[in-house]
Amino acid sequence: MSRTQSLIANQPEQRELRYDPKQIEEKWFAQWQADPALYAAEPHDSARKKFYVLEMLPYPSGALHMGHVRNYSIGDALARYMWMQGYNVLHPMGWDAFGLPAENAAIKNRVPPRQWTLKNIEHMKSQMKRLGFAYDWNREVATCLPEYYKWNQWFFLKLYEKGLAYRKKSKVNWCPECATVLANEQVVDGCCWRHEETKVELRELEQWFVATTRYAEELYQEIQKLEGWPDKVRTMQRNWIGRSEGALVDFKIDKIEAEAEAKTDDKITVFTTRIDTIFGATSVQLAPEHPQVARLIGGDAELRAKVDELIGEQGKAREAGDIGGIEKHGVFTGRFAINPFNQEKVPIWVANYILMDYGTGAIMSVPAHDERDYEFAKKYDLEMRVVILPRRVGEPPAEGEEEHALLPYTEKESLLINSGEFNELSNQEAIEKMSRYAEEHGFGKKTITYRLKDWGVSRQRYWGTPIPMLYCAACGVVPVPEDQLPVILPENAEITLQGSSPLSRMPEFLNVPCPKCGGQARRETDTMDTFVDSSWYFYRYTNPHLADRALDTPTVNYWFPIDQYIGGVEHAILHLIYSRFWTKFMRDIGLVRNDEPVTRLFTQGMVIKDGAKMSKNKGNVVSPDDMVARFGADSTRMYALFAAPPDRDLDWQEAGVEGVHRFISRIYRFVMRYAHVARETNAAAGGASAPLSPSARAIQRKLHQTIRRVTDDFQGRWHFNTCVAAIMEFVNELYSIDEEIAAGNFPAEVLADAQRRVVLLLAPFAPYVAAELWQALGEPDSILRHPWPEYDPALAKEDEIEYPIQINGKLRSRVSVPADSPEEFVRERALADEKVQAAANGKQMAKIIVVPGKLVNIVLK
RNA sequence: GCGAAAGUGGCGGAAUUGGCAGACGCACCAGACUUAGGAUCUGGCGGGUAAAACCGUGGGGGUUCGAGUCCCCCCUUUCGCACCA
Repeated sequence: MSRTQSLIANQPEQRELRYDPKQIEEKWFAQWQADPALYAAEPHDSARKKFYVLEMLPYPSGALHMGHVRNYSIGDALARYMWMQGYNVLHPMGWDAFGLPAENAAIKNRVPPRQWTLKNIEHMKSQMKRLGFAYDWNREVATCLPEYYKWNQWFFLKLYEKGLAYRKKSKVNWCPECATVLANEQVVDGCCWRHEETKVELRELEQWFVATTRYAEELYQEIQKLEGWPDKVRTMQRNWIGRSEGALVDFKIDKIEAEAEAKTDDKITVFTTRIDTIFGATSVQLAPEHPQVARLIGGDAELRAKVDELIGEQGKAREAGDIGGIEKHGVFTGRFAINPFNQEKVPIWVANYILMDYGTGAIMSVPAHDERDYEFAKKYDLEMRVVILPRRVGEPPAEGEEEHALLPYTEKESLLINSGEFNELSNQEAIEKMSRYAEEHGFGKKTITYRLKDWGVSRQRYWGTPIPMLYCAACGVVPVPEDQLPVILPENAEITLQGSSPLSRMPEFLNVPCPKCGGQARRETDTMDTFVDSSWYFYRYTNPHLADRALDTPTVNYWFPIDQYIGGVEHAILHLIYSRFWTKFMRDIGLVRNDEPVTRLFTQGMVIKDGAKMSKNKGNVVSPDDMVARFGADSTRMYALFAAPPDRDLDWQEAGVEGVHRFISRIYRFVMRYAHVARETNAAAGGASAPLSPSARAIQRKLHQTIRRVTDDFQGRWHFNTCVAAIMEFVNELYSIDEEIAAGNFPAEVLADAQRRVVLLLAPFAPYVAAELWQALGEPDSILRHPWPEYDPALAKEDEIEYPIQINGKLRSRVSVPADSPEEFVRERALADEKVQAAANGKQMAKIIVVPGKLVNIVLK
């Protein structure tokens, strides 16, 4: 075996070993720019196994922030790792480029939104490139370009065709001062964000909706299949969809003389999840905005005023975002309804805790068994009747059980009383039987309600996808014919604070002939919610330049579903529900075959500094450009992975970036100092030949252990902080043999092998320096496509194990034994140990526990 | 109020299944090399002690030969939900 001795003479000058990220990164940056296909995925007929890794596309706000850097560093490390594992990796990037900030910038700086947006994209793209993220830029998508939003419009037509897009009146925020509609985010404490004194009004406008509720059941049920998603996100989606099983029951309104002529089907339909308690219903409660209220109170001005007050209270609470905080209030209408189960007359009230937009806006009130109803009934002294007992079927009655049964009725095992023919049934059984009874008698049925609402997609805004619809005086609503797409968003619009959408002030956009009758028609001037753009953009990446179709199905079928999606938890609900909806719709019109878009989802933590999220307001923003300029892209990225596990919040500490920079310097210096050894040593040898010196064996063992640790983390729980720590440990180990190498006593094969493999381990985290070192080691190929190093479990195995010896659970001594020693031998050695002997002196040994590979515990009495 | 996650040195964080608490990094201290550097290398670094003993993973109980890890109660922080009938 060759020794390092003869090779040391060629050691380069110390001066050359200074790690200069600027010089290295600029060199490779230039080289990578020259090869636009460097990170290209292979076509879908590739024989390789595919891997689609995706980070959430950014809004082009102007510059990257550290949250982006962290997000993309995670994705990039994974993409590079999968490349090295031999996968055909799709790793694209694009821009969520429509939205409000561009319009605000236009007003402020007098720059057209398109120009502002494209300039920002240009800049942020250059930042990403400089950071060395391995994106396939040939697949770049910007949602504000007609070649993309054309397909938003096409999808919209498809939704319309299938009856999934429809128009409905709906309330929007309106600032009288601006004379325009505000997005929810622009309403601050009920006032306009620009006119802090001006109350925002609610206006009814005709808006476009997408019927997401049509898919509510599937969206809900399939959450359980999303096993690669964080539980937190799954729970949030379940809550958001808010599925609830119950029943609808009709209460007839008791007629009064003045209404002798009234329709006989005059009724109030209530929604309840607890039909089993219906014999305990002692009133019916309506939401203040319930359509029946007006008829019930007739012309009574006093009642009207009281109801209006309730509406006001609800409105205020809703604005303050604390609908649960208001005190319960109500008004008796003076009218009664008839409980269809027992024909009992119960009073009809209007109450401020009943919400019109959930269920039917009407409930039966069961004060004995519902906390809210209880509170209300207490206040107005309404009757309470116990109908459920916390007693099992067949159990004998207990004394005073009815009084004790007030309220805590939620136990699974409980039974009915005071409920006519349903007495003595368990409440679960009663729910079934009573629902069926109601259905058979035609006054009710089982039903499921959802809190999920249809998606309002209209925005009275300029910078978005024009909704491809026309209004013709003769033909009504007319969709723009497919072959006339895209409806181009005019670029010369004047954006001001005045009036509604700028599009409505552009006659050349507004006025078009009706495609049906040829008469005068008017275009829809609303644009689409930008969540439409992000609902399907990841499909477009698979074939981004397709001119005649939104996507190519075979290509999509190869790549989908996305194997790994990475982004912030703030998108857990809207973006990810809309995306799931869109996928199901696409599947149902035959475009794709997957039911869900994303197999595995990862939500990374926030970037924090000085105890708060980085934000301009707090003045604690750290600029990625600044970090790159001072420490280099490699250090910046690696720190983002090293400072915390990726799912936790990350505390940005500049000294930590410096520490990583120091580490990269260390590995750089070491590898460069002995690079010539690797260049002049056969790579294939792998350092495995002949008996090795203890230090060479130690290096070899640690190397294989390190590869195992890093690989396991990529395959498993993604704790990149410990991956990096493992590599650091190994580099520390390398420094411990520095003198030995310099003295010429270290086997060159082992050294060369260690250098090559440690550089490969570094590649996903610090691609620039890895490329530089790889080249210095004399490797001609690109490190990106080089196979990930494998570890040999035999070489990773310890030869000796040092057992800690505990006495009564406290560490007292240690013994070293060969790794494969039988338990008996370990026990003997432990008992023979001097310190153990001394401690055991005169005491009785109760027990000795040997945990193979771990420790020995001796229990003395 | 309900639900989830978390709480470990001066700081960021390790300890994957109950088995040596504090890996790795930062900060700090000491030394080496020094035509001096915010460079590099070596060593130290939870508290405590002369050294030990001993005490230490938010607090209090428990299970166990052995608990940061499991069980019970409580406190704090963060996030989600919050009149959803």
